[in-house]
Amino acid sequence: MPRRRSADSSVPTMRDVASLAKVSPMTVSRVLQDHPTVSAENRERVLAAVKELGYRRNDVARVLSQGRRLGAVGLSVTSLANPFYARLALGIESVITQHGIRLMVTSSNEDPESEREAVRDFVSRQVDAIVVVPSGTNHSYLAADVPQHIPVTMVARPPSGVDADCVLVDDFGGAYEATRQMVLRGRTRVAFVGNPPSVYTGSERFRGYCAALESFGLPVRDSYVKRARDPSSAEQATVRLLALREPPDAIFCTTNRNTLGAYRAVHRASASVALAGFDDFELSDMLSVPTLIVDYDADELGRRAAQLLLDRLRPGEHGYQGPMRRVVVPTTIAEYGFA
Amino acid sequence: MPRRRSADSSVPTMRDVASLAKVSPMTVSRVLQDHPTVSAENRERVLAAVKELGYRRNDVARVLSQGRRLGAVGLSVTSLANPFYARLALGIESVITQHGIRLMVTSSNEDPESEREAVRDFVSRQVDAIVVVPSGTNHSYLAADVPQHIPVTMVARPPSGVDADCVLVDDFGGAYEATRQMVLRGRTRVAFVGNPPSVYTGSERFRGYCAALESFGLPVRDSYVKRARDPSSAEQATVRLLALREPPDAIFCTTNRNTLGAYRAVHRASASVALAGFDDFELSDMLSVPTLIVDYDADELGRRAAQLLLDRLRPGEHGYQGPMRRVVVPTTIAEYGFA
DNA sequence: CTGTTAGCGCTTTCAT
DNA sequence: ATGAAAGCGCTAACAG
Repeated sequence: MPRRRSADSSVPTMRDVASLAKVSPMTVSRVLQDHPTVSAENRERVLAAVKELGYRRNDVARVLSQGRRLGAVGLSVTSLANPFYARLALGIESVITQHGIRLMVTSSNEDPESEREAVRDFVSRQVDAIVVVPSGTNHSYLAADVPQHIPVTMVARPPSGVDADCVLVDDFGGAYEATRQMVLRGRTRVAFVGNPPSVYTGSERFRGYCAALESFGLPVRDSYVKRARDPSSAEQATVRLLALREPPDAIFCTTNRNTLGAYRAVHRASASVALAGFDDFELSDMLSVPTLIVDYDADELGRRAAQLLLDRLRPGEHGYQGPMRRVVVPTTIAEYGFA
Repeated sequence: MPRRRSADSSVPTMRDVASLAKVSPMTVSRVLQDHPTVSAENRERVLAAVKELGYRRNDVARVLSQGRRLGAVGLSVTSLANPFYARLALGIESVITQHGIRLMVTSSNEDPESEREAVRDFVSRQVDAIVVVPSGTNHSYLAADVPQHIPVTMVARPPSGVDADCVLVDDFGGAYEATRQMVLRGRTRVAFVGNPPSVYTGSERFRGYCAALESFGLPVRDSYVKRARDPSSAEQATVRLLALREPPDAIFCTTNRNTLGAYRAVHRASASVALAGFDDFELSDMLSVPTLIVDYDADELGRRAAQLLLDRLRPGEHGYQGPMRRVVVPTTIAEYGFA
């Protein structure tokens, strides 16, 4: 037996509009698509019927019928609680919205398995494109789970084990310059409080730190290199640094959370240490010690990622089909309280 | 002429899987749905074919066929750049993800028209439910644009001109308590730096401020009441407050941006003024003046909003059908540097 | 300019 | 346990 054909209390369909307007569903479809080949009279009647019924076209049926995709980009970040990723989402959204595309977001909580699940779900849902801030270190699952025609862009960390567009921060350059500026200001004992070296950004920033010291012929002292995962461990690491026989006269922190933790320790000890940090934060300009902040535009990361995707999504054969591209977003430096 | 039936280079469909496995599409469908009534042998052949083709079920077709909704919640916030709303999104997402529902986010940029457009789009896209942090002051458009069966929840600001579930912060109570604590600490000249009174949160917080003063028999002095839209205007307002013949000995700010601006002015003037502020921020515990912070759990707002929606979405007649509900999330108070 | 037909990819219903 | 038929709501293709 056929399934119910006449929707009673349900949402009106094109068919309902058509019969109320006494035209065929095709005419309704044409009106709603702004087809020029509809008589003014029919157009009016259709629009009147639409209004009377409060009809809204069903995009799901439309997408299926046209064989198009959903008109959505799937985004997986490690956590939306991180303002950086929130701004990334904003940047993407601001660009794609202008093209009638929506953003679906999910937080992986640094769990590669849940990231993979989300990506698979995005694929099933027929998203047009996918943006990932990868949590794990191997991303080859993307090649297996995402069909060729769905462009993928990685953000903040480069693809590994798979070829994909990506948008990165100039982690190396920012760290290099921050460290360099410290030395130029006479701070020759620059310590390092970083995030785990297994994370790309962490290792790049460490590399920049080392390279800058090297460029001045300064050593990278093991005792000056610490790792931290959160403000309080950064604080503890800093306490230990300050307790060294020869304590540092500057500390470079690779994340704002580390910088905040380090500041607490430095402030409490009234130590005469300068601070350099990656990522800005509130009141960074009002600390009680000389401070240098490396920052970058997280919105811009999102905008660039969106642009890479849109380039590939242009309809027909007009989309960009070339090799994968890599965009590097520059950093800026601000300093406060230096003599 | 029929549209292309045999997908060549395109994505495989159930039909392709079926013919490779030498079964009917229905059997494939059943296997993918974990129907028990499939022979072990057929199941295996189907799964093998699925794997071989890299087949992924098309959720768009599935949704249309089942007459279900998309499995997505649409969220409109004023801006994702505001960490508060980012956490709201996170809270919603954390709950709905467990039910296989995704989050679609968009920023209205405080423009009621773009908010309305987004809501309409969500409706067309067949989202299951909608969450709105409303930008305008009249939300009656929701009644017109959103069909009855799509639940809507408003967050942070109550519905006006339409009946809907909502989740609010205890703005009044938080402001009342903050102001009260100031007076209890001997600060009797408490000034107010608020956001525009047309915004619900602003007016509630002002009401709380006034009520607290009243409870002590203290007057609300016009010269002590200022409005600001951003840190710098808050800073200026504070400068003017400090220049009064009888300057305040405490300032209650209704947003963290205002608190930050006020702090800059107070710090620079080395004024002996205590600060009270709504919304926490980094380093709020390390300011150079006594500080009291009213805070609340933005994630919790999201979780509660999601719960309200899910209650109504339970399948069949099992969903909550009662009157609209209003949830108020409590505030907490922290203080630093008071004698 | 308008309507008819067929089909998007999947699932429900019924029959085998 | 499996399949055939029909339909979800919409639109491309064709015919008039």
